[in-house]
Amino acid sequence: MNPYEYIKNEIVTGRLQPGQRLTEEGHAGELQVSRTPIREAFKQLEADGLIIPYKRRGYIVREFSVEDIRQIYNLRALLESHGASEAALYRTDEELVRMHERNQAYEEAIRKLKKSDISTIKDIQQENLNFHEEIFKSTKNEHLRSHISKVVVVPLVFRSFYWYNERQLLRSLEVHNTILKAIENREPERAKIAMQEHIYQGRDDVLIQLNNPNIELWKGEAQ
Amino acid sequence: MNPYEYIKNEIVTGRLQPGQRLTEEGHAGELQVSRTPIREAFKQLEADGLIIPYKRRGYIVREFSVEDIRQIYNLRALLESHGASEAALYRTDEELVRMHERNQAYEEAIRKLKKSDISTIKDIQQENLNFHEEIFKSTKNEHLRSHISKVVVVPLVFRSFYWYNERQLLRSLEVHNTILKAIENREPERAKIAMQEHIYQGRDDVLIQLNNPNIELWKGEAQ
DNA sequence: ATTTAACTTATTGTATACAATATAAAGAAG
DNA sequence: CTTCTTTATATTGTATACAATAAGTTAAAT
Repeated sequence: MNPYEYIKNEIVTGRLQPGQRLTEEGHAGELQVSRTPIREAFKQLEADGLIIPYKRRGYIVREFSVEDIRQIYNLRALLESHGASEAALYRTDEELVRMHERNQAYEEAIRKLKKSDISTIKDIQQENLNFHEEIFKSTKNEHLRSHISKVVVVPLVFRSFYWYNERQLLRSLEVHNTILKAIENREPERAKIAMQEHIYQGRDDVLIQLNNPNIELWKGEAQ
Repeated sequence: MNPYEYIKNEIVTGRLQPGQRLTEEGHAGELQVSRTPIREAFKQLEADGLIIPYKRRGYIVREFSVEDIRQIYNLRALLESHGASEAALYRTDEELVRMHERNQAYEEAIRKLKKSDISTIKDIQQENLNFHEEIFKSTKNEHLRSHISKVVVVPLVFRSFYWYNERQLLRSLEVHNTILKAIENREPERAKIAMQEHIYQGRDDVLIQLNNPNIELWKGEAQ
């Protein structure tokens, strides 16, 4: 794992909390490499919007306000729904098969939820990402993909108990099927709207929990 | 001018042509700095999508296919139209005044076109960018802005004779006014559609010229 | 006690040397 | 003349040393 992935993982898993400072030498020591590769990683993470410069002394892990989350999810809805509609137009039959496979893997991951541990949740998240990825591949639109990949990272920091709620997961599975059907039938408008609704639902689940101080979010390995 | 801006300028003005190779030492020598800052600039330009790695030996300036241009303009239409609709919702009166000022500056730049030289064209382009920028500021959506800034760079490489055609310029000025009116009247849907049409018009002007081998594009200072 | 000044330190920015390695060139073999 | 093997070279990747400087700290002055 290169320094960029390593630090990104630290942030996404919550081992590095928002507001925490990052120095080149600190991470160089931790990863047993020189400052040069760490510098490079920091620059990339800054471009991702995950860390921000902190008064000319390195960086701090970015904090996301409720408004940030709202804006990022809205952008995601805009971009991914556009992607879904293009997928409906340009998908091949082989790609459609792969989408079905991905969604099936997602369903299986959900079925295993009963024996619930953190690694199962990670599996579910990963399979969900895989399904979405498969859709954007079929658009043959590399530019769209690069923009989507940027808005997908941030929500990962906020992993709510959404992923623990089987009813919500099964509902999202159903929407996946609606999207798939629309792509299969080459109905771009329907695919677009279904995807939009899908993302908005995820957004609202996260926002409700952020606004409810009684329910804790799952930020990080511990707790 | 730092290395990043310097090289970016070389690309956008066409002094560095698509396909041309870039090496760290080459530019370090040219700019009289060490490889370190050049490396950093290259990484940023790669993130911008303006250069791409070339078999582990530095980079080459990216070539954009007609399909690339189409996809990027479509993304721009998607993002900027969304921006325009948010501007209609969230703009303040002060911001509206500034938008009018920017558009007036754009109009004045167009009026000066008769004494046409390259620097006048650059002025027009800049004032046009300023107008669009002013709209996105009023959305208070920093995430949207960062995505838009990425799709705006690439089309600059393809500066067609669009900017020489006074009739087309005056038409774009009229669309600006339509967008402005919608933002003024807080009509998000109308602002969105007008902006969408505006970008599509720009896209088609560029695509027509790319498909017409008789008309040369203006790529670079010379010619 | 509060402000200003001087000093110290942490930390990045840049240059440079050397290591690693993919590519290109040259040479050898069939 | 083509293909494989070896060698050389260009070029990046990484480490490290030093320079620049902002931030923090102490001391002095009002």
